[in-house]
Amino acid sequence: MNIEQVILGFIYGEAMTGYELKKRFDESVAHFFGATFSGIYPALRRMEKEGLIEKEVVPQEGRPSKNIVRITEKGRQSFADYLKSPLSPGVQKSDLLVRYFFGRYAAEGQIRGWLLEERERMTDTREGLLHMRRGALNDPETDAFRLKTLEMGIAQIEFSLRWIDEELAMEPGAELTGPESREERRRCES
Amino acid sequence: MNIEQVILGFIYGEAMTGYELKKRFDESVAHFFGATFSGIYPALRRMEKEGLIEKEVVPQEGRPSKNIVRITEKGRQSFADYLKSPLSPGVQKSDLLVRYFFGRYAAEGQIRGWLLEERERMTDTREGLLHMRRGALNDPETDAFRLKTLEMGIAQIEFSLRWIDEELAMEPGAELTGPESREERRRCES
DNA sequence: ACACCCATGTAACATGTTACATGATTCT
DNA sequence: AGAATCATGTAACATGTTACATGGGTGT
Repeated sequence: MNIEQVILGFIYGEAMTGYELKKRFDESVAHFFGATFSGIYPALRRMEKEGLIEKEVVPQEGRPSKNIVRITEKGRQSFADYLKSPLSPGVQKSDLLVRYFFGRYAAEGQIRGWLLEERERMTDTREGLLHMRRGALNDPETDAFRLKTLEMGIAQIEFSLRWIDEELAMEPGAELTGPESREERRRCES
Repeated sequence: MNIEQVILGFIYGEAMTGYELKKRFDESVAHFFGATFSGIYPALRRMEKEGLIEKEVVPQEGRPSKNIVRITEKGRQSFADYLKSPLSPGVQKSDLLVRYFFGRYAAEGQIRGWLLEERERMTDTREGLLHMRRGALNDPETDAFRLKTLEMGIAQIEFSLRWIDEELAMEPGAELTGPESREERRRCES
């Protein structure tokens, strides 16, 4: 799975600009595949060269021309091929869990700080996803897949939040036991 | 968070080779941060140049010399700085969920195929993690952090598996048909 | 006044993956 | 006989991020 294939999905039913594409990413699959302008625009250029899309330039006053991209027959074929190809394995990266693994080297209160930091970020993300869900519910175009994708994102975040809250509920420092750990810990406090 | 910082964590308490490092990754944080030889060896070279590690070359017969890497004082400082730095946000990539989002374009039975493919991969990953957990429990060196990191990985996978099974149950023709599928199911129930 | 929206894009950088390249030893 | 383990590394490729560059319109 790469950014080109996901873009094909978005423009499969509706032509749009790179700017609009970014919005579509953000309000749908961003939780499972993020995209930035610097990823989208070069991808669109490659895709045009490969014949997967056609560009229509619409001049505007006071701002750059709109580049409306439309999927071609070749693009539809390419998207269908993607759907038939083997799933690429999921990837996850979590700085929190990596640090947690090395918890014995953490200073006092440090783990708690990480947990709180992650909790705040996740709470914000959850707010954003709930907001999108409300938007999706008010949009007659929304189908069950969009809704359930959002809901899976929300459920995952809430799962992680529960873990974080359980960890926080443990007494601060309760994880650290034994003199060895404490010695190691001091070394990292400098 | 990058590979150098995680390597520092592994060699913080014990010198080892690049080969051993790979094993440590695989049996601990691989679920939250993967590493390959092609990532590890160049990283070690950079780290030596930066003065974060020292290399001790131990010649061997019939195979390449061991390059045992040991953390330096500068390396310890660098690791401590990492632990104090802001958490990098978690990243997730899921081809399954992206495709699911575009489910309206899928052919008949195609979504089911994706769900089954992902379930099989996840079931295998779960087996691997459970195996590591048993290994960790038999290892007197294991601390609570290592164990709980593994357990969080297992819990996440089981969370995803539950979602997949719910989706499979909803689909038309929900009964698992072939003998293969039935075997898979038994494995999950055990 | 200030911030956010619209709308495009490039260049440098960071990071990681796949394939290539070698080869003895030990287990099944 | 064949697979897995030990043990190193390079080169080419893919992919994505951050900072840079521009600039009017719209809402508070």
